[in-house]
Amino acid sequence: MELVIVESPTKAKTIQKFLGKKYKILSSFGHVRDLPKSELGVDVEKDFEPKYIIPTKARKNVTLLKKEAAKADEVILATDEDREGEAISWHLEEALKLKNPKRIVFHEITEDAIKEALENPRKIDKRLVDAQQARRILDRIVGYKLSPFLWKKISRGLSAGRVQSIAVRLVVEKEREIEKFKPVEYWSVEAILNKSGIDFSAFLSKVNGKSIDKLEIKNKEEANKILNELKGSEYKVESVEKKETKRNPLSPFTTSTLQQTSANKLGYSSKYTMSLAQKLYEEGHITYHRTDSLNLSQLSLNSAQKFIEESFGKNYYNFRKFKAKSGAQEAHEAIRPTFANKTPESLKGELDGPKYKLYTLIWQRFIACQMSPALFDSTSVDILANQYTFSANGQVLKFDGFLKVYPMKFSENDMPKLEEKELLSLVKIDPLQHFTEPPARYNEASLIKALEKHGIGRPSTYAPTLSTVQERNYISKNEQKRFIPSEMGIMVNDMLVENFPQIVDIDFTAKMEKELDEIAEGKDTWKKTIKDFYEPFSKNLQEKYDDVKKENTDIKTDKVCPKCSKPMVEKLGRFGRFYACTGFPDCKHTESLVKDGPGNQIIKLDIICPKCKQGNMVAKKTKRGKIFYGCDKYPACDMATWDKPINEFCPTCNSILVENKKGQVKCSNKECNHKREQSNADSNSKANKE
DNA sequence: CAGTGAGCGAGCTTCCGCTTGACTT
Repeated sequence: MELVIVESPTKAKTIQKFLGKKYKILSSFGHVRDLPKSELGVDVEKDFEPKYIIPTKARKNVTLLKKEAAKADEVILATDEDREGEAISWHLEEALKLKNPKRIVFHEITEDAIKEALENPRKIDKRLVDAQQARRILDRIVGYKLSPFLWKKISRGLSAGRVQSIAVRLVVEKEREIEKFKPVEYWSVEAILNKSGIDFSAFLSKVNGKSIDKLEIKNKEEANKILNELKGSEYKVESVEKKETKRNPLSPFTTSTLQQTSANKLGYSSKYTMSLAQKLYEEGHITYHRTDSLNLSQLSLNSAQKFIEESFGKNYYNFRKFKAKSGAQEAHEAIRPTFANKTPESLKGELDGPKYKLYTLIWQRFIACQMSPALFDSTSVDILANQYTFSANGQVLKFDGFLKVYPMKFSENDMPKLEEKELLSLVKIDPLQHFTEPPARYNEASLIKALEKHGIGRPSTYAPTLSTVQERNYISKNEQKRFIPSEMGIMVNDMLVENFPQIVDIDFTAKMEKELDEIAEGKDTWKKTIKDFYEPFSKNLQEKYDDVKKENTDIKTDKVCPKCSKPMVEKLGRFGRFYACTGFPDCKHTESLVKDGPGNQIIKLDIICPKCKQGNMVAKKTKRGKIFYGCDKYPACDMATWDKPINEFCPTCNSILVENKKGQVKCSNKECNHKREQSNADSNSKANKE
């Protein structure tokens, strides 16, 4: 019997089916050894010797693998073909005390790929393993040296790391951009023109043949001046350009793009998306869901072709190959349905709502990526009026192509048939006022996109990283689910940026990756790389321990402790600011503190609590981050509601009225069915937005 | 998405990356 070890138990099951009884396939469940959690685990005095242990969670499985390895004629290590996978194989060799294990790799879970891999075994690539060790040890040193610095200089329990600190930095810097932003006024001029009874819109685009800048018309006076000069002018078609334009489908999903699209189209968090994908993977509906690869197996391409040609016709099929961005490790395929012909429809009975929706997204994206482009007839027209040129664009869908299965937004505006030198009649001309918009705050999707763009983090860590920085209360989501930094997040970030600029540099990871590549290519050793990093880092750290003063986050107040009469101060804790007695630790009295504005978790509503008539209603978050509304005298008063209270009372039972997410106003009393008719414009427009 | 909330300072915390269940109601 031959023992094959892979990383994922689901993968083991699948492969077992292909290989039959001669082989026994087991899984490592990821890494089997790691640095200890309770200490640095790297001997910086002794050439950075790492101390690897088998974590308690992995112990049981390692024992089992050891037993099976002893029984087997041969052990074949089939972990993923990337840095981490190579390291897992090496750790397995060490932990199981294997002698000359075979190492095989495959990138797709098909019978042919696996059988071919079995025929081409190699040895463990120690250089690749060393690149992983360098990565692991560097991350450990950064995390376990910087975090204690923060404990000393700010407060206990804080953390810093190569990845999480950049996530926080991006959010803090975005907030600063928004704070700094001043809207700029500008104007555009729109002409509605008519040709044989058909109206169409054209915008001012050139003056004396020269394109105008978006911000060129600065105010109403300038816009009116243009309008005056256009009075009585004729509008003559100067040029008509017709061409066919194409729109190509997007690439199949990687973890990052799946998380982004699922957030944007379905509103799911990256964590939830991953848990749904995990189930779809385990149930055999999709390929592995933690990947940065865009590769598709030949088998899947063939079946996509067959499906597309049979369902829509040959003209809808278009073979495409996608290339992953540089730096991708490509140990797996892209995320795709296991069987192209299993349409979402055909699985509707089997999959529950959210799983069905996510599967639909994955299936559509995969099928679409092998389909023809959508074709549009586009027309662009220039119209001359005195020294001014107006431009109009029309676009009509001619062939839907991939849009048949992957719907995407596009605007269609038809244009009347126009000929050069033709005169048009002016219906009306309007100056339009605009203001430049501040940059948008990050949401989960755009933050993951930004991290990935800089090569920071991996498919398996995007979702957990977002959880970590929120658990530390460095950043949190506002009501629009967009990230805002907390006071603590800003303080920690600023301290890191000021004192450890090289480490929290956005490009630090990219530079590290280059050095890891050199180790993998045998051009450098991991020990030298780590030494070159550690020496200046540790020197700087020592200096900063001496130079940087401890942050004093306390603010004096006039409040007096009701228990011991000592003065109270405002302190900054993990959950934001609170009042605390200066008699601590003898007197542990605290009071909650309500503050408005971004960065604070609690937002005051200016509504007296309808239950105790004493406290104020405030917006709060559950431990899971869901917003609810409660009394700020909690726990003395337990008033709480999911819907947002408004300062009005029910005409039927006099309970407080609440506004739900759809903008409907109703009575908070569940026994009372009072609902307000949707008459006022405000609640209507809100409802439309949802 | 099933999960409406109280300590947060100090009692020793912390990293990234690879895998899954994990708990209670």
